[in-house]
Amino acid sequence: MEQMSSRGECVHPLVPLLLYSDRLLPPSPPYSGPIGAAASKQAHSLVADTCYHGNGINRQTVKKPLNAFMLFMKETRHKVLQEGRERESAAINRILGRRWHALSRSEQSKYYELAQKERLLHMQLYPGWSARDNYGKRKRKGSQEPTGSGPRSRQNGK
DNA sequence: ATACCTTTGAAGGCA
DNA sequence: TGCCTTCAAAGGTAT
Repeated sequence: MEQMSSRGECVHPLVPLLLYSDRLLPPSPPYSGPIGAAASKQAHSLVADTCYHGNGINRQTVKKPLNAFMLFMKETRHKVLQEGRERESAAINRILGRRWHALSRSEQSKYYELAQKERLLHMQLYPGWSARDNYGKRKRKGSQEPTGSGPRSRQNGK
C-alpha cells in the first residue's frame, strides 16, 4: 500500500493529491508559475505519510511545513540543474543559499508569505501536530537515542 | 541500503 | 530570553 522512499519514509496514497512531492508527481517545476499561482495550490506541501514500522504499527507521519528558503529551493533547483554546472544537491544548495541572499527583500517576502500560508494550513489540517513528533526519525551520526528523547547532540555544525 | 553533505528557517526544550 | 538541536528537500556520494 505505502510507497517507501529511499530514506525509509513512506507515502500515503492520498498524498499526491495534497502535496508537492515532485517525486510522485510529474517532474514539472513545482513553483513554475508566479507565487500567486503556487499559493493557489498550496495544499501541495503538507505531507501525511502513513509509515509502516517494523513493529507492525502503521503510523502516520506528518512532515514539517516548508519554510521560505525550502520553497525557494523547490522552485529554483531545476534552474540550477538546467545550467548543468552542478549535480550534487549539496553543491546546488550552496548556490541556492547564495541566490537566496541575492534576492531582493520584496522577492524574499513572497516566499515568507507563502511559507506562512503553508504553516497556517498545516496547523488547520493537523492541529495537534508538533515538529517534535518527527524527532529521531532520521538516524544521525552519533545519535544514540532515536526515540527523540533528547535533542542535545549537535551533528551538523551550523 | 542508508547516512552524509549542504543550505535557511521554524520550532521545541532547556538554562 | 537566548542558545542549541532537529527537521524540512534533494540527490550524488560514501560507507
